[in-house]
Amino acid sequence: MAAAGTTEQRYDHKEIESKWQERWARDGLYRVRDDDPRPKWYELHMYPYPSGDLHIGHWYAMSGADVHARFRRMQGYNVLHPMGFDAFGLNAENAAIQRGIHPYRWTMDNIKHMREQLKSMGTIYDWDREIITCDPSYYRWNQWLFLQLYKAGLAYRAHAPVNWCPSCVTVLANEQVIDGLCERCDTPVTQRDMNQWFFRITRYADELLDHSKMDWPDRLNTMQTNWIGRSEGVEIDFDISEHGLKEKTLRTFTTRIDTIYGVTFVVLAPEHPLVDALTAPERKAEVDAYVEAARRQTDIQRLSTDKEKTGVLTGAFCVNQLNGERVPILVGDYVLLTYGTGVVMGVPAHDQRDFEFATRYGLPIRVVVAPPDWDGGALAEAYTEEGAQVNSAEFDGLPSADGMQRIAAHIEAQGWGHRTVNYRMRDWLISRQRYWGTPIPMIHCERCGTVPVPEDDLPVVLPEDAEFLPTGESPLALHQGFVNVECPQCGQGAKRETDTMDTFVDSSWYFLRYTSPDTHDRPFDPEAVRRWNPVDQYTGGVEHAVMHLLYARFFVKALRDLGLLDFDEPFVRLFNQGTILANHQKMSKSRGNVIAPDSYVETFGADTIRCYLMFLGPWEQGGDWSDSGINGMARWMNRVWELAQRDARQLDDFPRDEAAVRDLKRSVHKTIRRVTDDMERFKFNTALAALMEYTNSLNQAWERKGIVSEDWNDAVEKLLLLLAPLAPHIAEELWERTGHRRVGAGLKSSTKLDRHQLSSVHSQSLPDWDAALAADDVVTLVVQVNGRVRDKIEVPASVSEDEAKATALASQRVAAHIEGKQIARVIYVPGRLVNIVAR
RNA sequence: GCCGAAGUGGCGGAAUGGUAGACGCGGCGGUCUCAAAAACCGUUGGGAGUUAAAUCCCGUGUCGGUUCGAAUCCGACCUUCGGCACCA
Repeated sequence: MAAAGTTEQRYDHKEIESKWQERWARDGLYRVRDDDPRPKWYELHMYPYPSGDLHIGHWYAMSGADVHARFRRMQGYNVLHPMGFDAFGLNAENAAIQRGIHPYRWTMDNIKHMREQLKSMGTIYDWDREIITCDPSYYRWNQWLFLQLYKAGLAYRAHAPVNWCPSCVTVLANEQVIDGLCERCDTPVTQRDMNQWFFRITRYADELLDHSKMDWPDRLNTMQTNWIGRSEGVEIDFDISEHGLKEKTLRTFTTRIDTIYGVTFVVLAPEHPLVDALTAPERKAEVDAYVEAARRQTDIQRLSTDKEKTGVLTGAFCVNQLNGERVPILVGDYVLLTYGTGVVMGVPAHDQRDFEFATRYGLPIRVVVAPPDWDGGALAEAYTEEGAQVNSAEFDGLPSADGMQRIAAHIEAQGWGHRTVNYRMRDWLISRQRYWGTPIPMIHCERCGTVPVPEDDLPVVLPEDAEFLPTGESPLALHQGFVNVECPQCGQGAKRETDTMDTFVDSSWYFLRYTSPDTHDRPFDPEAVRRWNPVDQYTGGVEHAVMHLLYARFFVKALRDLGLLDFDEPFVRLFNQGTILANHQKMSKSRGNVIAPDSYVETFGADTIRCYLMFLGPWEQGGDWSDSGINGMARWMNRVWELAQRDARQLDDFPRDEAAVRDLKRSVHKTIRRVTDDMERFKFNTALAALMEYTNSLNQAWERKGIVSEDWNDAVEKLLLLLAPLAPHIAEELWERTGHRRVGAGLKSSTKLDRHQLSSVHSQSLPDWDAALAADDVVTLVVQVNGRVRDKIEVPASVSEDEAKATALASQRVAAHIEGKQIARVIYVPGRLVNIVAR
């Protein structure tokens, strides 16, 4: 007995769902064949991290993707909709430290469990193509691809200040730092100087800005564009030869070269390599203290925009070569080493930060671009708009936009600098000081330097007997058997690289591996990739906008340039589904607010949960989880179950009535059209609403009589076909129960499917609609007077404009509202309304 | 601060220039039942009006505008969410 208030199932969902899941697997219904003659459709959903349990958010995301993939399949495509696991990552390693379970076992146990859960959803994944990234057969190709990128100069090692998460005890890519906090654990990130491996994604910055070859949401394109942050400007040298250093100039970057005559100081980033050399002996103590303090700050402290701009004088000077003026050099922490050249020319009159800085330290403020109606006096704040050049020697009087060009040309002619482009995006830092990731296949030899592991020696396998201690040291670095190695070049003792790769490397090409997961001699079979890629439809959460989606695009472009691929973009279409929240918060294990689907599946079955989730609202919207409406979906499933199994022969006792048949057909064809359009656009909520309306109208048609069994059975068949992508089990069971055991309906005979496969509802084609049959022959015309509804009249759909207007004007209800008024105009919208404008 | 999206009944939402509230939940009334649950039928934005109806008015965050007609387009503002943010 169900609990009070819970809808009782009229059918045994457990029995039919397990029956069909087993039979589909046995018949290989969802096995994807490369030799299928139908046009291909690659529909991919972002693979999950194997955290251990599928929560309701996974169901929401995966159900929508599965519905759409099934829909395409029934539209006649050979659909590849694969699934796998993003199996490397910190959780597994933390479990090892905390509970002594080896990351491999922890991960594989989770995968085993999650795979079963995914199967219980009734998805069409072809498990023969599953990918598990922590398997050496997968990650060896991470290593191989790394070596190709290294050979091409796209992977390099550099000593650089990097983001460090003290809690995860590893470095992070810029993309993984959110508001100065670690993306994973919200710990404030600090800076460290370390030798690290990078991928040269910046080489592709301009191409990554081009979204014209894809059909992506504008929002996504904007996010990537903002992230890349292209800005055009000029690099200009300031003369520091008076200090007698090896470096004779100090290079700065500016987007406002028109303000060059307004430079009254120059500021170095605290980490700038010339800080020490330029600092005068008497200033050393103060500068050292300042630099030290800056380095100790976290990013959030340092990058806080409302913090006062601080700095110290170095005692050194440089010369602005345009006017020969000597200006002081300072160190200030508002200057970032990682952007531009790490040196800023201070133009306080025309940059608000410089203005605040100059005001605080009493540095001169000289206007060189005049604001409109400027009286020549001091400014209250920086003027950052365009204007006329003043105090700018021979450029005086020019509009600053022209000044910009002329001054840049002058500087280039003099050899003091050149026009250039800067990007906010940095190279992708892929080193991680952790165990559970792909070992970077490099060896450090004292004699030969950094030497790649020969391709024949791949994979570099993670040692199984590593020790997981809560010390923060990488288990690989402590593992002597792993570290000590012969140099492949000179044969002498050498040290293995102990950093592992960011897991985003794995996901940057997994969509290639799905096409040929068993290929052993290369990362993917070029033929298979050519057949399936690029991905036609990618779905997943928007949180990957500037990480995974940018990295994968970079990979494809780099592999293309290596001759491994012949297309430019990995994902042609992209759709971001929304997130299911729990009490307005993102669901996560650490918050402890994860909603498990298990008990709902137990009570209502997978079909009902899938449909309920899809019915909540538009798929892109997500929303707060509530189970308050789930009974309604269960109730509807029961109604479908009952309705599809009625014995239609009793209808034959009544005479066939053409009007009733026509109305039923109209309902059938309108529904096919609506559901098809909605599914196409991921509007599963309105597709379901259309199906619900359809079952309501089928009920009415049954009550009304006048249709015969043939009409009814045809209408029910259409219902099952349209329902199949959403509720695959019940649709299949009812398909069988309504006598559809025949072979081959709607499938081309050349496909190599056996009779079990062909008899499945999921092997049928979606029905087509007939516009003539879907058309109304009577329409309701709304009659308005001055825009307010006053009457509704039924007219034939073929009504002419004159007839419609005449009928509207003849309405009694209208008469009362136009009495004593002049009719100024009558507006007619065909098939919809007549609006009488009366004054 | 800049850029973008959103704001509609008690609730999830539908309608993207033409009947606001499709579809569903919940509520209310009824049928069945000893009773309940389930199921089924009816009803359900607010107000005025009437024995009952007809009918009328108000209503899509706020205020204005464009239009014969605005949830929808435009302007300003408020709120929420997302992105970027000392990027020179």
